[in-house]
Amino acid sequence: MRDFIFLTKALSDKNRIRIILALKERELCVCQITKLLNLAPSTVSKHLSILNQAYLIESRKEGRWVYYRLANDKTFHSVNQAINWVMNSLVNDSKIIEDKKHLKEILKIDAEELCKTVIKNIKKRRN
Amino acid sequence: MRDFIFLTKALSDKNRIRIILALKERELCVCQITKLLNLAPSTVSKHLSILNQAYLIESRKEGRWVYYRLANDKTFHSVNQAINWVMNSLVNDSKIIEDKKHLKEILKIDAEELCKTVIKNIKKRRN
DNA sequence: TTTAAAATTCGTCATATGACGAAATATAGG
DNA sequence: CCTATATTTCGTCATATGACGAATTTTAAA
Repeated sequence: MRDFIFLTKALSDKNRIRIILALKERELCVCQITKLLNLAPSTVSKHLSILNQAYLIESRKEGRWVYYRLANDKTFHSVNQAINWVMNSLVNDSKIIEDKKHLKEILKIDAEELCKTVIKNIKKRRN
Repeated sequence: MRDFIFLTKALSDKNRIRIILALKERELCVCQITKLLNLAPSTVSKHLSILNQAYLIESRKEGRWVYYRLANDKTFHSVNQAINWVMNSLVNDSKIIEDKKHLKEILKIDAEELCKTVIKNIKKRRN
């Protein structure tokens, strides 16, 4: 029960749902996700940590970058069912479609360049 | 997206999950659910309202009693998928099994009698 | 070994949530 | 019409959540 509630709580935030859908096709590094959501890096990191604790996503570290991906099929059935459910329910959602387009643009940018500017830009945006 | 978040938020509370599982076999009146959860009637009512808003449950009024049941198959696919997912994930949960036994006992009591005593007992319990 | 950058952790704040009891509402029955 | 009862609504409180910026950690590279 405890784990299941962790799972549903993880799914009960719009930005975390957006992250899950963004990871549908491929893994992403934190700064790419941060760029997509346009939130403070610390906020994104917290969201990723919550998704990770719920076993919905996994991470891999490569130098200074951390890449996140959806949990694979070997994890708990409940989790996979949840992911499929989220996908099914939201493939046609307008915000998700918008994110998908936005993500396509983000992926065109060299990751190194993106990471360097993303924090500064987010700070700028707030002034 | 908004509706989907309503749905996941509805599912992100232990007591609401217990209600859904309790309604698996048959409809129940509010006082039966209140007895099962051992919470204040106003709290239970609020939980039922949240589940109802998420389209997870439906109600029918019969005199002073209100009966709640799981949403039927004609409702949104997302909702049915969610209900199935919850069921699958928690059929073997110890709290849910306990509830099932407890519910069996509750259903033996005449509903009229139960309703009359449930509020008083809950108040007494708290002293 | 110092510096810069990516990510996380920590502390704080405003708002959301879940609990309650009291009050209101609706309805059966005297 | 009045009273009792089942449920809901409302107001309040303690705690959880999501946002941020600042500080910390980790690692690449100068």
